Parts: sequence; C-alpha cells; structure tokens
Amino acid sequence: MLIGEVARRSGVSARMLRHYDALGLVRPTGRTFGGYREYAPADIRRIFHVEGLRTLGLTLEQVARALDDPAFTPSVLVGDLIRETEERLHRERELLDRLRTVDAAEPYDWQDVLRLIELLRALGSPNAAHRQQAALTDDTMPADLLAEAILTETDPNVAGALRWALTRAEGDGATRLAAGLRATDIDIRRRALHALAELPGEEPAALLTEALHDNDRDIRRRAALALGARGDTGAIPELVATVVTGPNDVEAAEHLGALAHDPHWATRIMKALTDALTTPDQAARLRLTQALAEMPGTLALNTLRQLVDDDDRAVRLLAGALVRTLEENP
Amino acid sequence: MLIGEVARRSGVSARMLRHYDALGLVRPTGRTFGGYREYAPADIRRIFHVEGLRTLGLTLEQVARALDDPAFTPSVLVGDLIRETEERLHRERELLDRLRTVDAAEPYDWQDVLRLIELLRALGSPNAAHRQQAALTDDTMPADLLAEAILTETDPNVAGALRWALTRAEGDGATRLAAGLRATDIDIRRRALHALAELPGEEPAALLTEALHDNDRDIRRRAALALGARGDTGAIPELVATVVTGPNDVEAAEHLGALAHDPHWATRIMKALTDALTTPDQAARLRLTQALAEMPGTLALNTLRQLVDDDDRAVRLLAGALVRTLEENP
DNA sequence: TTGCTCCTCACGTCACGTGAGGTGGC
DNA sequence: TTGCTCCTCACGTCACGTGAGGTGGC
Repeated sequence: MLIGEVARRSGVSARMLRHYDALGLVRPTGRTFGGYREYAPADIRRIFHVEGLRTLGLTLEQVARALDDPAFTPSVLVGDLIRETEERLHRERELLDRLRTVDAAEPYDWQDVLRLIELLRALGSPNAAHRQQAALTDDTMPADLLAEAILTETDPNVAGALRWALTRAEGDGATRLAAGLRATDIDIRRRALHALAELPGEEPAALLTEALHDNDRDIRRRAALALGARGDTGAIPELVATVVTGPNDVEAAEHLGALAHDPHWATRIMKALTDALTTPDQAARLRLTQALAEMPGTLALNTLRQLVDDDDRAVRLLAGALVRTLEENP
Repeated sequence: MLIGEVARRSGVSARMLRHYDALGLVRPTGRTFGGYREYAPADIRRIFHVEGLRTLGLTLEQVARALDDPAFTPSVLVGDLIRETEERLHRERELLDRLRTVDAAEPYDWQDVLRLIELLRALGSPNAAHRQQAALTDDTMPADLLAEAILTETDPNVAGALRWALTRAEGDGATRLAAGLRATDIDIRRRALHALAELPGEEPAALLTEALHDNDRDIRRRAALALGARGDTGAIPELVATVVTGPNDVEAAEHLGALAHDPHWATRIMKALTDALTTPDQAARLRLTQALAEMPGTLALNTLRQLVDDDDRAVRLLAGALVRTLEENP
C-alpha cells in the first residue's frame, strides 16, 4: 500500500509517516521501482500500535522503545506519565482560576489586568506583611477576591484587614462566603461566619440564619450573636442556649434584653429563660439569673423574686442583689 | 543595572532578557561603553509587567501587543484563553483517565497495554456493533472497565453483553457500580442496579440492600426482586409493597413464597400481606389475594377462606378458586 | 594577570505543516 | 500529454537552554 492510502486509512499524515520512517519507528517493508514507500499489512498494524501508545502521551522516542526494547516495561513509565499529567492538570486549573478571576473583574484595559494580577500575587504571598499591605492599600479590589482570600487567611491581622476591605469593596462577596459557610473544614466556616458577621445587608443576614443550624456549636453561637446584634429575633433560641452553655453569655443576654423590648417577643424570651432554669446545672442557672437582669423594665422582677427563695444558695444571693438593684432603679 | 542583576532580581534568565530585547519586547534604555545592556527602573517595571501577563498564558507576541497596542483590549483575548485552557484541561483529564485505567490493569508488557487501549477505543466507539464485539470478544477485560462501560451504555444488546462479560471478568467491578448507584442520573442508577442484580456475591447483595432505600420506586422494586431471588429476607417489605403497587407483583409473590418456607419469616410475611389487605384499592387487594396462593403448604389457607366472604366480588371469586385448588392439591 | 561578567551567533528541542523542485505511473 | 501521487530537502514553529568564541572592567 502506498503512503497516501495508508495516510487516509490510519489518519496519520503522509508527512508524519515519512517522519516515522526517518526515525526508524515504522519502516515500510519495501519500495516500488520508482522509489515509492510500500507498506505491508504488518507495517500498518505497527502504525496503529504507534498511534495507540501516543494516546497515552508517550513521545515518539518512548513509543519506539516500548515497541522494540523488551527491557522497557510499562509500569515505571506509566507512573511517571500519570504524575506529569497530574502536574500539568494542576497548573492548567490554576491558570483557569486566574483567567476566570480576571474575566469576572471585567478589566477595561491591560493596566487593570496588571493591577489585578499584582493583587493576586500579593494576596497569595507567603509573607503576611505583603498580604496585609495588599489588603490595606488597594481600594479597587473586587469583593469576590477578598472573600476568597478571607476564607484561607490564617493571620488574624491580615484577616482583619481583609474583612475591613470587604465591607467597602465593590461587587458580590457573599456568594463566595456562602460557599465557605458550607465547607467541611471548620476553620473555613468560622472565617466565612466572621466575615459575614461584619457585613451589613439582607444576604449576609440570611446566611447567618442558615448558620444557626450548623453542626458546630461555636459556629451557631457566633451566628446567633451576630444576628442578635442586628435585632434579628430568629436568633432567640440560640441566644438562650448561649446563656445556658456559657461563653459569651453576657453578650447573648444583652441581645435578648434588647429584643425583649418588643412585648410579643418579651413573653417568649421570658418563657425560654424560665424553662431553661429547670436545669440542675448550677453554673447555667447562675448565668440565666444574671441574664434576667438584662430584661427591660420590671419584666423579670417577679421571676427574680421567686429565685430569692431558690434551693441554690448562689442563685438566692445573686437574685436578691438583682431584685434590690431593680427596686432601687426601676 | 546590568543584565545579570536584573536576571537575579526578576527571576527571568539573562538569555530570555536578551530574547525580549531581540523581539523588541523589553529594550534596555542604554548600553555601557563596552556594549553591556543597561536597564533603567522603567525597564525593570516593564519586565515585571511582561511576567505578570505571562502568568495568564499570553504568548510573548500577545504580551507585546497588550503592552503597546491600545486597540488591543483584554476582553476578547481573555475569553479565548479561557476557552483554550478549558479545552486543554478537558484533554488532560481524559488522558489521566486513560493512564489510570492502564495503571490499574497492571499490564505486564506493552502488548497488554495495546490490548487495553484497543479495548477502550472499541468500548467508546459510537458504533454499537463495535462496542458489542468488544464486550463479547475480549475475555481479558478488567471488571472496572466493564462496570464503567455498563453505566453509560444505552444500547440494550450491548448492555446485556457487557453485563454478561462482567460476571466472568477478573477484578473489582462493584466499586464502580456502587458509585453509579449513588449517581443523580436515574438512568445511571438503573444501569448500575441491573448489573448488580446479575452479580453473585456479598458485596453486590449489600449494595442491592442499600438500593432498597433509593428515592425512586422503580429502583427499589428491582432491588427487592433481585434480593428476593437470592433469598434475602431484607427485601420482604419492598416485595410486599411491590405486590401492592403492581408491576412485577407475580414475581414478588413467588419470592415471598420462597422466603416463607422459614417459619420465622412466614409469620411476618403473612402479617404484612394481611395488613396490606385493609387497603381500599381493589386491584391491590386482588394482587394480594393472588400472592397468598404462593405461600407454601396451607399457610395462607385460613386467610383465603376468610376472603371467600369478602365484600369485594372479584376477591371473593378469586379466593374461592384458590381455596378449592389448595384443598384439592394440598 | 586572573576571574568574572557580558557580548553575539548559532544549534537543538518536538511533532509536526508547508512549501520548492523534481519524478514516476496511469 | 495531462493530472495525480510520490520523492527529498529544508524552513518555520515557540520559548527557551547551552555552548563557542570573544571582550570589557575590577
């Protein structure tokens, strides 16, 4: 078979078939009188073998060794090829990430692009001071970039600077933070929550509400405190739980007190607090008693008076002191 | 600054700096008396700009245009780069897939590798006859490859051949099928289930048991029938449900009858069937009545006798006929 | 004078595509 | 004779690395 037909049947160009011949990879068995290459069936089969191995990414030289050198076994080479491919894949992914970030920023000219790239570089720097500076200096930083950086930032100062920058950045940072809030990594969720807590607006509030159902108590507590500070009544159950379980109970009680200015919620909050008082946990009951003092006006006065006769001595003393204060400054 | 120091500070080799000069991309502002290139601060900045744009995958020619041609805007080029990168990413992923498949098959020599590649090619052929032939001909096909092919095969004949080949293949096909069973695509789940139903062994059985909780009724039903055929008592509730709801009720009843040979399960099955008879659905009650006839010995005889006085005429007639048959051939 | 740095010119890489200029077989 | 196919030789690709052979500045 002449080279043209072989090319048509195999899909390999005549140019490459001559190249294979020159390399000694596939030598046609014969030549015609006129010097034309003549391919025998075995040659054709060999061409298909070459193409087969090429689909695995072997170079022509590696293909030649694979087909001719019995000492050259697949195992090592295939392992190497896998590693190299994984590396290339990783690099392509990073490149695509960068390109998409640039595309999303809709740069007007290449100056914009260069600023963005420099920013990305600085935010990805292993030097915290560089990251810090990038966060503080650049005031054209897109919000999604900042959100992305916030989710991975371990340095508390840099993180603070990034959150500060996010509150004044243009664009949508909440979407990325929302994804962070659903991460498996607890630290990422924590960072997302911290940033959302400082962001005004309805979308962050909705996400904080979602975080009230996180399976981590600490996350739930922080979400409740942030929502409480916004006067969001959805936080009430978790705020009460925070008073019961401990850390940040004073802040939680303050938020409950503020929310209790609405009579509708006041009765619910009082019911939740008094229900919680049935716990045998002494420390929790003390925190609950203290929390009652945060209720507006004389809302909790009767409950506190009952606690003056409580079985627990510490609760009795605290309730007594609180009742006196309330009666003196009504 | 001379070229050596620039190279050290910028990370760009002296060779490349000369190349940039030759291309006109970065021309050092001056030369010393001896002809040495002298880079001014502005030149250095330009070098960093070049490197910045190169991180986006621009060629040197594109970088030159970006920096010097005001009419050359980022938007189109960035879009093109994204598309090209996505394409490369796709190809790299496919390559990695192939390499991993080859690696997992632990080929002894390149002959093995070539067989495998040819197989992959045939199984991925758009021609169903080719796929069919690959499934039927090659008896060295690794089970995971077959499993993979089964999950995407739309031609029923080819699918049948693949499942047949899987039952006699070496290696682990269940892992891949298990993943298919958890797919969102209902067709993939269906194909996984069909293959698992034909596979002997404990792992397929465990996966079928898992499929009893699928959110698709059809999947649950088929899982139950397959488990029932294996004598797995875990299928009983779903088999009863199959009798109630309709398709394949006869087969389900046969399996229930076989399972009822164990007295312990016999009482449970009878209770489930009689409980189900309280439904007002006439067709369901007829199927349940018919199913009672599959119970071994005279297990269901009393229940059937009661049904002879049933409110529903069709049930009365059927029960009567069944009782007579049972009494004649005890 | 001795290192060190810099210079230009040029080849090689890897898998091809695309000619130019010429020839064989129907 | 006219197309068509084939031949060899050679250049270009793209971003470099690595010399060879030579020179300037401390």
